[in-house]
Amino acid sequence: MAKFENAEGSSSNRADRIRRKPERPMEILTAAFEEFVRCGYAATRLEDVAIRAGVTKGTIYFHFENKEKVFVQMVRELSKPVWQKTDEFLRQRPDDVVEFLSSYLDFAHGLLFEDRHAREILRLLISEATRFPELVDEHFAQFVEPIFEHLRKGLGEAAEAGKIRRSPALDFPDLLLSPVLALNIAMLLFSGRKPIDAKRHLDAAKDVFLMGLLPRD
Amino acid sequence: MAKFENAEGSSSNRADRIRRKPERPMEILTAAFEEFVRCGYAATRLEDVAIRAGVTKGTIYFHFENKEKVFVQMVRELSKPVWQKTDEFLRQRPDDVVEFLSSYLDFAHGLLFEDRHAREILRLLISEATRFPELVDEHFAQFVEPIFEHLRKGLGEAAEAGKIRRSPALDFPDLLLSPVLALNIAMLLFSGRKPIDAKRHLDAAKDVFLMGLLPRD
Amino acid sequence: MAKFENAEGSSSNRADRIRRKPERPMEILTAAFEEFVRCGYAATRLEDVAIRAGVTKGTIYFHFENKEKVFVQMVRELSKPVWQKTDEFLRQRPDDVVEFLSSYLDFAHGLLFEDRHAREILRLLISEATRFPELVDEHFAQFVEPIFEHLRKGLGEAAEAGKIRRSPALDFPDLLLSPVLALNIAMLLFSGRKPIDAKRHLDAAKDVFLMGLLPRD
Amino acid sequence: MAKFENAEGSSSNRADRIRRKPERPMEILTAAFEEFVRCGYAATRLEDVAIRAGVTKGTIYFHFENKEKVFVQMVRELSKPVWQKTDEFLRQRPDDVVEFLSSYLDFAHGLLFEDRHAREILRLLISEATRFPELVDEHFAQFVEPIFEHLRKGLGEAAEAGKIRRSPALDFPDLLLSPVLALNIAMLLFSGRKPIDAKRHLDAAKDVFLMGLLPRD
DNA sequence: TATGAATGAGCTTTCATTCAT
DNA sequence: GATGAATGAAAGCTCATTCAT
Repeated sequence: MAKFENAEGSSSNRADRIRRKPERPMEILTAAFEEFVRCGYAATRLEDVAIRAGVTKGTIYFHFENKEKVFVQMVRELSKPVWQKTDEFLRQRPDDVVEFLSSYLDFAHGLLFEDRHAREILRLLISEATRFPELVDEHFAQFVEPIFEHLRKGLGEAAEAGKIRRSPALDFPDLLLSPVLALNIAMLLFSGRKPIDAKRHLDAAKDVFLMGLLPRD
Repeated sequence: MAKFENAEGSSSNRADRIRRKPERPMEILTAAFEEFVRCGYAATRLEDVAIRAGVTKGTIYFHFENKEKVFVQMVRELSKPVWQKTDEFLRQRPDDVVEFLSSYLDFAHGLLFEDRHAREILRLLISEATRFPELVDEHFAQFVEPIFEHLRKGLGEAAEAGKIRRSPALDFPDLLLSPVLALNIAMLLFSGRKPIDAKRHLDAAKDVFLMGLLPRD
Repeated sequence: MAKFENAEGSSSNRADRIRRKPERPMEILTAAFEEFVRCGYAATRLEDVAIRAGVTKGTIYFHFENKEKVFVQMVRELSKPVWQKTDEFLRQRPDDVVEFLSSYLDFAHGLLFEDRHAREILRLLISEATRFPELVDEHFAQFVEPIFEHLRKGLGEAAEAGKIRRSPALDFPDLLLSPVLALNIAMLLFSGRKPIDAKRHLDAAKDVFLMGLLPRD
Repeated sequence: MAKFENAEGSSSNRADRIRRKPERPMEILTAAFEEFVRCGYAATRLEDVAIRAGVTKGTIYFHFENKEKVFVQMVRELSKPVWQKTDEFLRQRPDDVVEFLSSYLDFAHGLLFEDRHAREILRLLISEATRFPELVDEHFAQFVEPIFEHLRKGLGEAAEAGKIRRSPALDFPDLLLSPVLALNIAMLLFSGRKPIDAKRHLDAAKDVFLMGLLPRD
C-alpha cells in the first residue's frame, strides 16, 4: 500500500523496528490515549492500541505489565505537559487579586478547552474513578491542590488588605473553578452537538464572581 | 424437592414466577442500575444483573432486546422520580428571586446528594456520553432544560424589576448550577475518600452568587 | 461430510445440542482424559478437548470453572470404576494368605495393565504431583491406603498363625506392590517400544515373594 | 554507572561476559534443570531459565537450537555424574552374590535418594516419555541396561554354583530394582508430605529378596 | 558473544446472545 | 414467561523464537 512513498513516511515490516526503540513506550501511550478516549477503559482493546501505535500486541506487553498499567502510565505521561503549564501560570501570576482571579479563570479555561489531553483525561478520571482511585488522588495532589493552595493564600491576603470581601467562598477555591468544570462537563456530555459559547459563559462567570467578591462600597 | 410444600410458604416454582410477572422488568432495571454503577457499562456482565435480580440471563433477554436497551431503559425508568421532584420544585418555587436562587441551589444540591440514583446516573451519563448521545440529549431536554427555562425567565423578570443586576450571567443559568455540579463531580471522584463539607460549600456558593447578582448600591 | 449418514450417527449443528444435556460433563471429562494423556496437563489445549467432546470451548467453561478443575474432576470421575473394582476385590479376597498374596499381585496387575484409565491416571498423577498435591493425597487415601490396611492386617494374622515368616516386609505392604508398579512405570516409559512379558515378570515376582515370606521350615 | 570502577571488583560489562564464555552452556543447563523440575517441560518458560542463569533469553538461543534441545542436553549433561557412579559401582562390586545383591540395592537407593539430579531426571523422563522417547531409550541403554546385564550374569553364575535358587526372577533383574523404584515414585508423589522410612523399607526389601532367592534347605 | 526489543501464533478465559424446552 | 445449556467471537495475556545491534 504505502510501499512507494518516500522512505520517511513508510514503516515497512522490520526495517525500522529497532531504530525507534526509545520512543516506543511513548508512542504506545499516545495511541492508548486515543483509544481510551474513543471507547473508555473497559471497551478499549489493546490490539487496537497496538495497531494504532504500529506495533503488535506483544510489544505492548513487553513495555507494560498489563492494561491497567498502560492506562495509569498514559495518564501520568500525558499529564506532564499540563503540569508544566500549571507551574508556569503559578510563577507568573499577577499580583493584583482581581486580575489574578480573572487570569485564573482564563487559565483554567484555556487548559481544559484548548488542551485536548487535559480535557479528556479529566473525563477518563471521572469515568474510571472507581477503578483507579489512587490515580485520581495522585492526579489531584499534583495538579489541583497546589493551585488551590495558592488561591487560598492569595485570596486570604487580599481580604486582609481589604481588597475583597471576607466571603466564606475564600475557603473554597474550587468554587471559583466550578464554572470552568461545568463548562467542561457540558463539552464532554454534548461533544459538539450543542454549541457552547465558552467565551461569553466565562465572561459571565467572571462578572458574577468579581462582583460577588469585591467589597460593597 | 420443595415442590410438594404448601403453596403459601414456598416461593419456589411455577406460581410465584408467574405472579411476579409485572414487576420483573423493574426488578431487572434496579439490579442493572447497581451493577452499572459498580462496574460501568462495558464491564458490567448481564449475568451479574440477572443474579442480583434473582432471574436468569435468559429472562433479561425476554424483557429487553439487548444490553444497550437495558441501560437506556434503566436510565429512563430510574430518572422518573427525579423528574417528579423537579416538577414539584418548579410548581412551588418562591416568588422572591433571592429566595428562589437560594432554594434552587438547595434543591439541586438535595437532588444530587441525597438521591443516589440521580447522582450516579449523572456519572453514568458522563462516562457513557459517547456511546449514548441520544440518551444524554433526551435526559437534558427532559430534566435540565425546563428548569433552565424557568430560571432564565425568573431572573430576567427580576432584572427587569431592578431586583438584581443586569449581569451577563442571567443568560447562563447553568452557571448557577455549576457549584453543585462541581461538588457532585468531587463526590464521584473521591467517593468518600476526601471529606467534603457540602453545607459550607453550598453556603459559600450562595454568598458569592447572591452578592454578585444583587444590585450594587 | 457426515450429512448423509443415518440420523443416529450424525450430530448436526443444533439438533441434538440440548438433547444430550445430562451427559455433557462426563463426555467432556472423557475427552479431557484422552487429551491429557496425549499431551500432559500443560500442553493440552482445552480447545482440543472441546473438539473431541463435540462441543465448543465455551461449553467446557459452562460446566467447569477452569482447566485445573477439569483435570481434577476428570481424575475423580474416571477413578470411580477403579474404586469399584478395588472394593470388590477386597470383599472377595481369599482367606489363605498365600493365595491372597498371589491374587493381590494378579489383581494389581490386572488393574494397571488392563484398565487404561487406571494406568494413565497413575502416570498423570506422577507427572503433575507438584501441581496437584491434594489430588495425589486424596487419590492415595481413597485407592491405596484401604488396600494396604487390609494387607497389613492379613499378613500380620498370617504371621501370628505361623503361616509366614515374621519379616520386616510385613510392615511395608507397598513392597509387595512394587513389582507391579515397576512394570507399570516401564510401560509408561517405553509404551510399546520394548516388549514386556508381564506374565512371566509377574510369576517371577510371585515366586520370589512367596519364597521369601514362607517360613523356612 | 559502574563502568569506571576498577576492573577487578566490577563484574559488569564486557570483560566478564567474554571471560565466562566456556561455562555458559553448563550454567544454562543447570538453571534449566531447576526450572524443568519446578514446572515440568511444557510449563517452563525459557525466560525463567535465562533469569536463573543470569543471562538473557537470546543467549540461550545462541547456545541451543530450541527448548527441546535444552531439555535433551540438560538430561544428558546432568546424567554424566550418575553414569560415573554407576561405572564405579560396577567395577568394585563384591564377588559374593548375596553381598552383591545387598550392595546393589544400597547403591540404587543411594543413587536415587541422595542424588537429587538422578531422582528428578527420572521423574522428568516418566513425565515426558511421550515427548522424548529416544531420550528415554538412550538413557535406558546407557544407565540401566549395562547394570542389568551384569546382574543377569552374576545371578546366573550364582545359580549355577548352587548359591541361590533357580528362580524365574533371575531373568528379571529389574524386579530387584523395583522396591527402590517404588520408593522413588513415592517420594515424587508425596515429596516430603508423607514421611518415608527409606532405610527400614530397604531392609525389608533385602530380607524378602534374599530369603526368596537363597536355596531352601 | 550476548543482548533485548519485537513478533505472532496461540492459550485460557469471558460474555452477549440464542433457542429448544 | 422463564430457563439454562450452548455458542462463538473476541479479549487479555503468554512465550518460543528471531534478529539488528
